[in-house]
Amino acid sequence: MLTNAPRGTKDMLPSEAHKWHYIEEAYRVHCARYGFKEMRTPVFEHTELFTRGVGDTTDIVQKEMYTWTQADRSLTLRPEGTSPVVRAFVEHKLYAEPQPSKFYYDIPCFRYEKPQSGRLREFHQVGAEVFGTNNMMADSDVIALAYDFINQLGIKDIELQINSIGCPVCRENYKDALRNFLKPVYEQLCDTCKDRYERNPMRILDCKSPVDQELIKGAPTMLEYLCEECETAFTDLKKNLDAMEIQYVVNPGIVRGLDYYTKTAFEFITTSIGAQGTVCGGGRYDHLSEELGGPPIPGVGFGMGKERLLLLMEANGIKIPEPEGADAFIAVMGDAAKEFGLKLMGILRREGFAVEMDCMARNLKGQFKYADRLAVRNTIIIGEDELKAGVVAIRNMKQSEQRMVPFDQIVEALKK
RNA sequence: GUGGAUGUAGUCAAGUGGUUAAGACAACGGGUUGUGGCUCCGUCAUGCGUGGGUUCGAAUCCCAUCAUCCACCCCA
Repeated sequence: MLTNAPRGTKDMLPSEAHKWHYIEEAYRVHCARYGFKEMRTPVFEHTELFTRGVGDTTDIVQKEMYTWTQADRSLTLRPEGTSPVVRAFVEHKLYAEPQPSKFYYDIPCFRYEKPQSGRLREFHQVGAEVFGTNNMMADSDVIALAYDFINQLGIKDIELQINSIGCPVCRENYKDALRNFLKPVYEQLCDTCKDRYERNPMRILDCKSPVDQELIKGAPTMLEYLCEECETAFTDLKKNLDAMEIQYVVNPGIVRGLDYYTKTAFEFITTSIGAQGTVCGGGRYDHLSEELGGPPIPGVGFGMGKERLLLLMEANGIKIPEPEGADAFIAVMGDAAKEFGLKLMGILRREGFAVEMDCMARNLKGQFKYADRLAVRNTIIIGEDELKAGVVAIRNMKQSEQRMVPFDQIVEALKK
């Protein structure tokens, strides 16, 4: 037990670190290009932020939150990224800045779920949010950010699916219509769908049961029930995406699982990483701020799972560059040489070189073997003879070429 | 929460009741005291996830338990 990480968590080992650095750095640079600024919020928040924001009937709030009480305050490890950013935005009155506000983040999130491929209890996501405008320019901006990022990484087999889930008014009308449609066949629905019928009937639309898929045929879609405002918004969004040449398909089955979503809903979906194929999901949330007791501030954003992103890059055969070996390894023979080597290592490191020495008192052959394993570019050899002559031997490990270099020219020699 | 699969060294793995648990890779040491990647030699599980049980005898059979993986649900 003591030597096992808790279920659903993963250690990030040095052999994997460069992959994470790669996508994190790519995301930072990408967001800067689109005018998004980083926001960092605490790992935990007051529990109520999520019960109110995400919605207290959702699975996330009902059974997936890590919650504890300390000093009479109920606190929760954040299960998602949007509510905290909205909270911070309101708390620091950032609406006083030029609008809209555009944020990105790169965070761990926590949900108590049963782990499977692409789903962990501690998972990591990058995301982005735009606050302060109803205009579909914001929605298309956010979608473009995700779309271009995914493309830029070289990912191919993924599809952007969009939908509108309307505002609270037209959505309720639609849910009623959907229930009316399904009422005659209620008894034939699968057990989970019977459960969904009251709680979240829109979920029935993408049920995997073939029986249910038959029953659903001909059901009304959300898009037929949009009010004028939502209808116009969805049309605007599609126009913007078309203008930006972003490929998408409209899927009326896209339903977001968090209560705060309104109008725009979208997902980037793949079939090549197992059952958890939603790599990125997001949408608009026009009433979240008010729900949290803040001023009315519309917003739109997405979250993108880094673990899923890496799985997909792997599945697509995308090679992430391996880190390079050190510039130099200093191999020494004898105590005097070791002392000189230590001094030289300090000098070279201060010059900005990556330099290593053996820490296991290996003989020369062992030191070479080790240097080879580390894939260093050069090995600097120091022994009695070199010390006497005031030189070191520098061996280029890739080309197996070796030459003598005077002490005062070592730095120059390594720069080549 | 429900269902399915799997657990033998750092990794991949042979082994399905009978003497000291194959093999490969990795790691470490060495091939006569100053040169790596190739090659050769050596070392590396009183132990088969853990705890019980059956048996003269268990990695192999039974029970329990834990862990991992996959799927449902749900979501990133």
